[in-house]
Amino acid sequence: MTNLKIYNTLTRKKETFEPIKPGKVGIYVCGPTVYDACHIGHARSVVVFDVIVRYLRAIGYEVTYVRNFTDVDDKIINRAGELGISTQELSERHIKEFYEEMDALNVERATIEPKATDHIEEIIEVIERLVLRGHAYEAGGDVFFAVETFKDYGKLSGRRLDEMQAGARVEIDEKKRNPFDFVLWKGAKPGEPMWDSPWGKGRPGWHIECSAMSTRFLGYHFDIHGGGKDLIFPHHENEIAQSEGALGEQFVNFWVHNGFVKIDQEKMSKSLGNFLVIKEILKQYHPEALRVFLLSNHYRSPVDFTHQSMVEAGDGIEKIYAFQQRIDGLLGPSRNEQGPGPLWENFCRAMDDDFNTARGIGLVFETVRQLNRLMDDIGERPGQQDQARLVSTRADLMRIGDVLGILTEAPDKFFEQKQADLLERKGIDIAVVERRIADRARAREQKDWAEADRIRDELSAMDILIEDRAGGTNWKVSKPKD
RNA sequence: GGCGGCAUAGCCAAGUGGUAAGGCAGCGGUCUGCAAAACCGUUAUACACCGGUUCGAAUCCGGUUGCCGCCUCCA
Repeated sequence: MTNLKIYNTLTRKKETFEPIKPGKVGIYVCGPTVYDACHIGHARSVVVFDVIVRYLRAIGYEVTYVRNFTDVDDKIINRAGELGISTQELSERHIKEFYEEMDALNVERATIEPKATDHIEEIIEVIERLVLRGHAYEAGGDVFFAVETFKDYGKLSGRRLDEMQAGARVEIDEKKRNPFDFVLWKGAKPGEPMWDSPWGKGRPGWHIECSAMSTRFLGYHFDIHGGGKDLIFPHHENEIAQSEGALGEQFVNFWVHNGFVKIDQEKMSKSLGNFLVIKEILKQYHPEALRVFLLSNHYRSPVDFTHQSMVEAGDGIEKIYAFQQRIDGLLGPSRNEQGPGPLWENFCRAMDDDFNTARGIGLVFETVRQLNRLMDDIGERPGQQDQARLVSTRADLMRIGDVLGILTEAPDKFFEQKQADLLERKGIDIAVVERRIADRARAREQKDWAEADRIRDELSAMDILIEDRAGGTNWKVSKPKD
C-alpha cells in the first residue's frame, strides 16, 4: 500500500495509483521510430520513464516494462531510400546507436523491447478483430479505422470529431469515409517492406503496432502507458480506439505524458535547425549532469536546455560527489547496508507526488548542506550519533541515486575521471604542474609569498586551480569557460 | 477556429488553502599568509493583472494580459 499519486492525462487529474494486480505494474512506453539519431527530447522521455520504473521497483512493485521500437514506417522507408540501404539496415543501425546512448545515460533496459516487424502476426490479428467488429474497413488495398464507429474517440486528447473538422489540415484521402479515419494496414508499393495479410501484401500503419505489442506483453488491460505529450494526439488517441475497439474493454488505467524540451527558449525543430542530438550533448557534458538537468524540472513541464543550466547541473552533481567523498574520508568508504532513513522517507514523499524529482533533488541538496555543516562542527572524531546520521544519509543518498540513475561511480573515480578528461582536453602535463607546486611549497615554507603567488598565477594561467589544505596542496583543472 | 498548458526573486526551479523548498549568481562573514574549496548569514510585504469565495489563497472560482503547445511526422 503506497500513497503514490500520478497525473492521468485521461482524467486530467492526479489520482491515487492502484495497480490492477496487487504488487504488480504493467507499463508500456512508446519508444523511438528508428529512422534518425535520438535527440534530447527522446532522452527526456526515456530518462523520465526510466526513473518512474526505478521508483516503482524501489517501493516494491514488480514491474513489467515494455518499450518498443517502431521499425517500419513511412519515415524509415523514405530515409532508407535516400541512403540507398534497406529499411532493416537503417533501423538496426539506429537501434544499436540508441542502446549505446542509453547505456551512456545509464538508462536501464526495459523488461521487453519489442520491434514492430517481429509482431506482424499480432498486428494483423488486431486489425481482423476490428474489421469483424465493424470498426475498420478495407478500401483499395488499405484498411482504415472508422473513427465514427468508436464513440469515445477523442476522450484522451479532449477533442470531438465535429470540432476538429473545422480547422484541421488533414490530408485528403479519397478512400477514407471520414477524414480522421486512419490507416491500420497499408497496401504494398514496390520496393517497400511487405508482409502477407488477408488484404493482400502490405505493412502496418502507424499506431497499430503499439496496440498489438502492448496487448501481447501486458494483456488487454494494463496499468500505465507513457510517452511524450506530442503523442497524445493522434497516436495515443488512436491506440485507445484500436485497442478498446478490438477488445471491448478498457485499455489503460493511467496515461502519463512528459513535456517537451526547448532549446534556448525555442521549440526544437528541424526547420529551426536546432535539433540537439544526444551524441553531441554527451561530448560536452557528463551524462549524470544531463540526468540531473532533466530531472530538476517536473516531468510534465516544458524544460529549456541551455548551456548555463547544464553547467549548473554539472556543478550540482559534483557537489554531491564531493559530499560523499567527504563522508568517505571521515568514516571510510564502506557501504554497509542501512535501513532507509529520513532522507529516503522524504524523497519518497516527493516522488509519491506525481514523481516530483525536482523536489527530491532539492531535498538532496538541502541534506548535503546540513551534513556539510555537521562535518564542519564535529571535526575529525564524530560521536556515535553523528556517525550514525552520516552513515544513514550516505546509504539513503545511494538509494536515491539508484532511483535517479546518478551517483553510479565511486566519488574518487568520478573526480579522477573528470580530471583525466580535462587534462587531456587541455593538454596539461602533470609532471610540470607537480614540479611547480613543489617549487611553490618551498617558497611558502620560506614565507616567500610573492613567489608563491607568482607560481599560483602561472598555474592559474594554465587553468590549474590551487587549493592549500591541511595535508598539503591539492590542485585541479578549472572547468571550461564557454 | 477548436483543445490544453504555463506566468513564483538577477537566472533556473519546487510549492499538496494556513502564511514562500532547492540550485546558480551576488553581497557580508568563518577558515586561509593571501586565495581556493567548504561552511554560515543574507537576497520575493510577496507569487502577471483585476475581481470573487474563505477566518485565511501562490494554491479554489471568474475575467484580463502575455507566452507556449497540440489539432500535420514528432519524445
